[in-house]
Amino acid sequence: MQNVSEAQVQEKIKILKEHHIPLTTTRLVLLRFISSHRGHYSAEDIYQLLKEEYPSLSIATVYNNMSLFASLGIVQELRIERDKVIYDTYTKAHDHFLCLKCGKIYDIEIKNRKLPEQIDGHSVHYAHTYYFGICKECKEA
Amino acid sequence: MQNVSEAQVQEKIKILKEHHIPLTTTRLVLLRFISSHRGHYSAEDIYQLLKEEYPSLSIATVYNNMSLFASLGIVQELRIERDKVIYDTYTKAHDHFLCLKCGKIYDIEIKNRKLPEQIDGHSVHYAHTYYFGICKECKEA
DNA sequence: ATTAGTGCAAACTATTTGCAATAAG
DNA sequence: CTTATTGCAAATAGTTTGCACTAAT
Repeated sequence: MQNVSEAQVQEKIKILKEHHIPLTTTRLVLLRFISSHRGHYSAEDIYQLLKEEYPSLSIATVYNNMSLFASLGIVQELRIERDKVIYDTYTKAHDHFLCLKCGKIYDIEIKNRKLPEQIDGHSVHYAHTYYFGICKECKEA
Repeated sequence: MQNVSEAQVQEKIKILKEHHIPLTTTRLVLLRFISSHRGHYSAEDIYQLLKEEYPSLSIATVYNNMSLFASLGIVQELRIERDKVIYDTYTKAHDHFLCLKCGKIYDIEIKNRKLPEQIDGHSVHYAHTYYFGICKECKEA
C-alpha cells in the first residue's frame, strides 16, 4: 500500500486508544487503507481491494470495523446510493454530489454555512447534504 | 380511509395521465393512501396499513408504485434510515431531522436557502439535507 | 487471565425479478 | 386487442449474527 501518511494513521490509532479499543492487526490494515485512499468506498470495495494482499480477511470484519470507525468519526457513512452504505475516508465536514447519470460521487466543500445548534427545538449533532444532478464530466460528454 | 383530499388525489392522477401511465385500481388505492397520510412510511409500513383492507395487495406492487411515484415527484424518497428507504408523502421541498435516540423523523421547513443551479460545474437538480441529533421530546424526557 | 476481535458460514431483511393471470386504454 | 400491471414466489444483495478460535491488553 503506497502513500500511507503515517501521521494520519497515528492520529486514528490515538482515537482507538482513547476509547480503550484494542488495536488488532486487521484494524491496522484497515486504518492504513483509509489513510492512504481518500475517496468513497463500500464495504465490498474495501474487501475486494484488500483481499488479494490479505486473503483471510473477512467481509464481516470490514463491516464491523468500518461501522466502528464511523462511530468514532474516523470515517463518514454516506447514505447517498440507493442500495448500500458508502464510507468516505475524508472526514472534514463536507457535502456530496451524486451524478444521476454516471453514479460518481463528488466531494463538495461547504462555504458560508454554519450548523445550527438547534432546529425547531431539536439539538443538532451533525448534518449531511446531498446534491443530485448531472456532473460536469457527463455534461461535456 | 378518512381525510382523503379528493383534490390532491386528482392532482396526482393528472400527473399519471400526463405520462400516459395507466391508472389501475391498486394505484388509486395507493394514491388515496398517500393523499390522506402525511408522514414518513417504509414500503412495509404502507403494505401493513393497507393489507387488512386489501388482503390481496402485494408488497412488490407497493415497491413498484412507490418507486414510480417517486420518479414522478408524487412522493419523496428519503435515505435517512440506515437500512431502508422511507417515502415522504409531503412533497414540498423541505429538510429532515432524525432523532438518534427515538428514531423519529421530523420535517424541517427550509428558510432562506436557495438551491444553486451549479456547484463546481455540476448541474444540480435537487438536494436533500438530513439533520441528526436528539429531538425536543427526547431531551425533555 | 480476561476481554474483545477475527473469520467463516449461516441468517436476516429490504428490495427486485420472473412469470402467468388479469386489467387498462 | 395490445400493452402494462398485478400478485405471488423465488431470487438477490447488503448487512448482521452466532460461534469456535485467536489475539490484544
